Formats: sequence, structure tokens, C-alpha cells
Amino acid sequence: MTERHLDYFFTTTETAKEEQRESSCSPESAPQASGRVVFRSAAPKDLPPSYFVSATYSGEKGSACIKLYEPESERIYLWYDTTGHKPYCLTNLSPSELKKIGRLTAHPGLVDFESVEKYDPLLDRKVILTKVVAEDPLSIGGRPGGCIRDIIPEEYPKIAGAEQEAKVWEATIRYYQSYIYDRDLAPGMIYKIENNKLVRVRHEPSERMVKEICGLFQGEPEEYLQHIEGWARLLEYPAPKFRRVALDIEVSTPIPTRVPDPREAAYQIICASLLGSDGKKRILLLKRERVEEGAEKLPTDVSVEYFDSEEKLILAIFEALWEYPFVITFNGDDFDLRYLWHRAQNLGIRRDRVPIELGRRVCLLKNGVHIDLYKFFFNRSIQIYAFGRKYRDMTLGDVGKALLGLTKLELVKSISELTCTQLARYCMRDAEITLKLTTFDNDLVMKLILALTRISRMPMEDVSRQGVSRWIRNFLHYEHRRQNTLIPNAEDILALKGATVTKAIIKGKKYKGAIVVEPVPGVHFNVKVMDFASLYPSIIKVHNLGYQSIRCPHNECRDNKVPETPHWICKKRKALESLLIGALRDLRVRWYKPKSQDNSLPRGLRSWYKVIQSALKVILNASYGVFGAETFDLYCPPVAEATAAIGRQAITQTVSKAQRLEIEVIYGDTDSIFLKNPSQDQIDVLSNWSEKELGMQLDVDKVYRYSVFSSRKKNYLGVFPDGNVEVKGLTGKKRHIPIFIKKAFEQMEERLSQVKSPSEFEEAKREIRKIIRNRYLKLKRREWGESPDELAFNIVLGKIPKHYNKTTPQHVKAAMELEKRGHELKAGDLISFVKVVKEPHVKPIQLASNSEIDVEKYVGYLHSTFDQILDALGLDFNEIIGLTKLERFM
DNA sequence: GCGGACTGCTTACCT
DNA sequence: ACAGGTAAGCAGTCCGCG
Repeated sequence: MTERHLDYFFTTTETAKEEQRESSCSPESAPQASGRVVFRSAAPKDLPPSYFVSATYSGEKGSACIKLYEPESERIYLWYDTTGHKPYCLTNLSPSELKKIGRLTAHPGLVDFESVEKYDPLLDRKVILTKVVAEDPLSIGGRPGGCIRDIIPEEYPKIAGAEQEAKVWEATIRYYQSYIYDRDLAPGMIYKIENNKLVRVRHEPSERMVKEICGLFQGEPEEYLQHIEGWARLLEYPAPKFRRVALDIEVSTPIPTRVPDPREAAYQIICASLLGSDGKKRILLLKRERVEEGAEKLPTDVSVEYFDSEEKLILAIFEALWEYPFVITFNGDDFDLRYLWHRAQNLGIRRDRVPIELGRRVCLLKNGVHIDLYKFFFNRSIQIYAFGRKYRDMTLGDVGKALLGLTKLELVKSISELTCTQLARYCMRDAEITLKLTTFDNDLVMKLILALTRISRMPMEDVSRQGVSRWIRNFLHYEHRRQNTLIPNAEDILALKGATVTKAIIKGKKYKGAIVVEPVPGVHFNVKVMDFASLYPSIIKVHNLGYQSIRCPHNECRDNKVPETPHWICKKRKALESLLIGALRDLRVRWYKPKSQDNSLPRGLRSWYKVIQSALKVILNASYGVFGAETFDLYCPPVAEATAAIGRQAITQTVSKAQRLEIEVIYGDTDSIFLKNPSQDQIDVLSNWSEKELGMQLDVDKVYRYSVFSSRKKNYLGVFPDGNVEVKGLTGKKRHIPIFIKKAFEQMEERLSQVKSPSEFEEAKREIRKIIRNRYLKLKRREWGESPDELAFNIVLGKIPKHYNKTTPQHVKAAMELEKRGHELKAGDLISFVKVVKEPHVKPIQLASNSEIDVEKYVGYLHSTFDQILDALGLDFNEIIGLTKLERFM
């Protein structure tokens, strides 16, 4: 054990060396930290090729600031704009009209008016606008009490009367994004600094790949090829090694059930773990009197450092946060970094020694990049499409268990009562899970964030915190600026393109969505599932969908109708969305997906292609939905509606075509059709027909040895030729169902996986009856173990209990029971409860005992869970458990 | 005062 | 803060019932 009992762990020989290397660069501020200098690394006049990882606005310098990660020294350097680029917004008023607005000309932040020509995508013509340039972003918008974007529309009508409307555009774009767009910068890509100038660096090997990729798309229009090339260039470039540290802190609190408020930071920080990707493992512990050393051992490669004051401990953490280029936390925005910031404040640590930049909802680093994994894994698109729903709970424990198989250490006592060693182990494990969440699968998460950074043209910090609609918005905004197209205001799009016309099946929805084909109940052998590769993105591409092309201003386009709607689509001009999303789709389908499965490629390259194809999947899956989302800046409901309508037409026509070919269609959902025992010939005919008639790729996606359907939609079970079982939508697989019931369901799956032919079914059915009967008898005999744990239902609290005003569902009843006992509950918490005989018929698992369980309720659940399969097998639950017809009636 | 039919709310899932 | 469609269970309401 390399424990070092030091009064103040200060610096190692390694960090001393680092400092010397650093002394060549000029310190932006050089605060004294206990006699040593802490640097913010301003970039030197010349910097070797480095990754553009982040951008921000520096109030101090009054300019854009770029964070560059230099992969040789593994350090971050800050570069400040030298081009004189300034914030601005656009308006329809001319400079002379603007000059009449006294409040505007008197605005201290106003710099200049400049006439510019832009293409207006809603009117499909050029317009002359005025660029209103300001000294700083807050003068354009954001400062309360009079900023340029508010003054213009407020003041002009007072002067000119109401005839001419004063409008502003592009006034809510974050300044650093505007800077990125205007300078055509590519976050995530390589730049060098030459004589204080930021210069893009090309990479020959990836340029060669770009050529090869473009070759795949020969014959496509130039306009489209240009996008293929642009995307390919971004996506082919390799990723660097990210030197990073995972941080986790522990706070001593008198109330163990409550998380300390980081804004108050009222309690001591007693422990921190710093786990570096460079192999450094450090535990920083505060010396406390009461807590004796425990008997447990720590791994020998961990260095344990004791501090005699909390201030010194915090300063040691800060050293690391200044020094590492990337800092990884789990919920650091809302807890660890925020707590550290306020705690430092409370202890009177000087601001310039604090490496943390405190925001309202985020905590960033002055000299590094902070990735809060909680925000990243919480992202639903990431959870579902990148990680295939492997984790369900957004906690460090659950994500770690699901993705790494690494569980949190269990707390036997409250944090403040643990011995130093227990505390150290606990804290270290959390940091270990946090770090490993970014290292597993060959640094998958870091690479995924990098890929998304490139696609979205956003800083790594933003891309890891924001949702898919922001990613999509930003690359569309970039493209608008690149093509000198005015970015329209959301209300103008909505006013011009109007609302939706189709009627949704679900009450409260805006328009009609996809079709689900009625399943044919029963067991079907040799089922082939065909589906459209990225149906909605394909439609957006093939049918030229976008806010500017739907209901375009041209009369001659009005005959290009969308089925089931009065909408029409432009025939004259390609929509940006159609080109960009179309190119991304084609790249994924024709290059990245196949390459990610190509075993002849070197492992490293294949793993990069896997990352790219999964980043593309995440974006493409949301690319239709965003147009129907009010919160999306280019919200255009008719686009979403048209996409869905064309999708319905595609699947409907495909089903009819299959039937004309005399193939039995067993089922279908949105973009897929399940075909019973089709010949290869029939499949080829169908596929060719789709290509020709619909312009869309329809391929065999999977084959089942057999599949089992009840009459319920979105509910089936399929067995693959290798015996693997796929279960979709069935209750037995849902996460809220008790383990006790799941176990029986899994036994049944296991048995079904062995069935190879119709003749083997009879035997399997007999055994399935046995499985069910056994479970039933176990319930009746109350044989479920020492505690009722396996009988617990697990349901997520959608909101805090007191917000349930309309009804009080069972899990909320259980939750309120817990609250009465001092538990603090919030939205997203998982409530575990069992069904009991006495009112209110539920009890939190923590309080429940075996004797009070309501067995009949569980029999009911067993019944309904198995009915979904038994229907199809021609079995009957009541008959299986041995109830006579009479008993059933009673 | 009670139970069945109904609607609405809530969660988890599918594409 | 991507969309709509489906299943299931339960809460709450209405209505009829001498």
C-alpha cells in the first residue's frame, strides 16, 4: 500500500516536470497557489496540429475563444480570435431607418450597420437586410433592460407607425456558434496555430478515403455529392487519445437520506478520488479525529493522500482540474463541481485559483473540457439508439452495471460514519465506474462525443449535454450560413406553412403517424422480415422534404401532392434538410454500416466505423421527429406530417404488392413487413419493385426460424435460426414486472428456443404447461424466498409525488409511504413495491414482509403475462393451473 | 350503496 | 424538451338498480 501521510500533498515530481514544459507558454493569469503558479494555457504564437474541442466567448478578451487539445503534450491551449469577428443580428430595416432609433444609436454596445444580401428560403428570393454589429454578445441579446434585438422591434413602430414591421433574425444564436459558422470552422477537427492564426490541417489518409467514398456515389447530382464529401471528410478523420481524469467527491452530511445542497455547500468535503486515464489513481482524504482506520485494504496501485485541512484538499483537487485537459464526472454539473465551487467560495479561496466556471445549469472548466456523463447517458436518443436500452435507470450504479458489469459499493453506514478506508474504497469505485464509462469498448463514449461534435459543429461540452434536436439544428444553421441563406424565425415558418391536417389516432397528438399491420395470431415457421433502410430519412431525401420545399411559394409545384393531405412539395429547389439528412443516411447505409461489420478491416478502424455508424443512427432516428417538435427551431409540422403520410403509403403499397405476389404478410410496423415462408424469388421481386416504384431500398433485415404472435400489435416473440430468442413488447420482458414472474417467462423462452420444427412443438407445450403450473404452485404455497424481493414491481416516478393531481397510481401510493418515513424522492426515481392484502393494497418493498402478500394478485399477473403467448400456442392458463370450469366461474 | 361500463391517466414499450 | 401508435393496469366517474 503506497499510503503517504503528508500534511499537504502538494506536487509530485511528474507535475513539477510538467510545469517546466509549460513555462514556455505565456500565463494568462498567474495567481499564486501556495507559492506556485497555476496556468491557464494561452496558446503560443505557433501550435502544432491540435484538436478543436471547444469554443466559448471570453468576456475578458471580448472575443471568441477556442480550446485546442494538442495530442502530443496532451494539453489544452486557449486561442483567442485574431480576425476581429463580432456579434451581430439581422434586420429588415435599412441603416438609415435604424439611425432614427435613438435608443439603438445610443446603445453603448452598438458598433455598426452594414447592408447585406441574403437568400430568403421562405420567399425563395434574395433580400437586402442590415447586419447590426455589436461589441459583445450581451448587447445583441441577453442583458436585461434593453438589448439590440429587443430595441428594434419595440422602438421602430413608435417612430414609423405600424405600417412597416421591424423584424430581427439570427439574434438568439450563441455567439461562439455564430463564430464557428461564419468562419466555417469544424469542431472536433485538427487545426494548428501559425503566427497567431488558426489554420485547418488536412490529413492525407482520410482525404484518400473521402475520394473513395465519393466514388460510391458517382452519377448523383453535384449539389448532393458536395454534402457527401463534406460529411465524409468530418467522419473519416481519426480520433486522438483523450487524456482525462474522473472525479468524484464525498461530503460529510448529518442527514444521510438527503443529498447536501451544492449551492449552500454547508458541509465538509471529506474525500475525493481522481482516477486518470494515464493510470494515476489518487485518493484525497481529509484527516478527521473520530474516524479510525478500518481493517480493509486498498489496492496497492492507489496513492492515498491525507490532508490536515479541507482547503488544502480542495486546492489539490483544483490542481488536477487545471492540469488535466478532460475531466469526467457523473452529475458534476449539479453536484461535484458545483459543490467544489461554492465550498471554495465559503472557505475564502481566491476566485482565480478556482478552475471551475460556474453556470446556471452547467459547470465548465477554465482550462479544460468537463464532460458530465449523467447528462450524456440521460439523453434518450443515446440511451436507446447508441446503447440499445441496455441501461434503464439513469444512475451511476445502473449504467455502470449494464455497460461495464461494475457495481457501486454498498454503503453499510452513512458516508460520515465510514472509516477512511471504507470511504476511500467507496469513493474510488465511483470514480472507477465514471472513468470506465469513457474507456470501455476502445474509448467508445469519447469517440461518440467527438463524432457528434463534428456532425453538429458544436463544442464537446455542449454536444454531450444537449439533445439531438440541438445537434440537428446546429448543423442546419451552419449550412444556412455557409450558403448565405437567412435563418428563418420559427414563427414565420409556422405562419407560412401552417399546421397539420390529418387526424391522429392518439388524442392530443398533432397528426397521424405510422401504420401497424394487424398480426396473424399463431406460430409461423420460416419468417423473413423485410424493412426499409432508414425509412423516414429516405423519404426526406427522395421526396425533397424540408421547411422551404413543403408548400413552397410556386404555383407550378402544387400538383406534386403528398398523399392523404393537401400539401405539395417543391419541384424547383432542393431543401437543405433533404440534402443533409439524405447524405447522412446514404453514408450510413452504404459506407459506415457495412464497414463497421467488415472483418477484413483493422480492429481500430472498424471500431471507429462502429462509432460513426452509431452516431449517425442516433441523428437519423430523430431527423424526422424534430420537425414535429415545437421546441425545434425549424419546427414545421407539415414536414413531419408529410413524412409520415408518405411512410404510410410506402408500407401500404408494399403489403398490397406482397399479397399480389401471393406472399402471406403476417405482420408489419411502420417500416417493416413480416413474410411467411417466402421464396427467394418472391423476395427479389418485392425488393426490386420497391426500388423502382418507391425509390426506396427494401431488404431482408432478419429471418426467424419461427415467430409467435398473439392478436396484439407490437407484441411478439421470434426465434432465430441459431436459437436466440427475441422478445418484443411482451409483458414478461418489461422492466416493471416482478422477477418472480420474469423467471417463469425466461424458462419458457429457453424451452421455445429449442423448438426446431412444428412437430417439436407438442413436447415443448407440455413443458411450458409444467413451467407455468410450477410457478403457480410456488405462489400458492408462498414459496418465493426469505423476503418478498422477487415479487416487487418496479415503476419509475414520472414526477414528484405531490404533482400527481389527477390520479394516484399504485407506485405513487407506495412512494408517499416512503416519503412519510423521510425518504426524499424525485422524478426519475424507481419505486419498488409489492401487492398486499390490506388497504391501500401496496407497500414499498423496504417495509414489506412475506405474510402480507396478496397471492391472488400475483396469480392474476402470471395469467395476463402468459396469455400473450398462450393464445398463440392454443393453451389456456386456467386449464393449466388445474381449475375446473366450475372453479373458474366461481 | 354497489358494481359494471366507461374514460382518462400513467408507464413501458415499438418503429 | 425528436415523433406517433399500442398494451396494460388502475383511478375515477357515471349510471342504473325498486
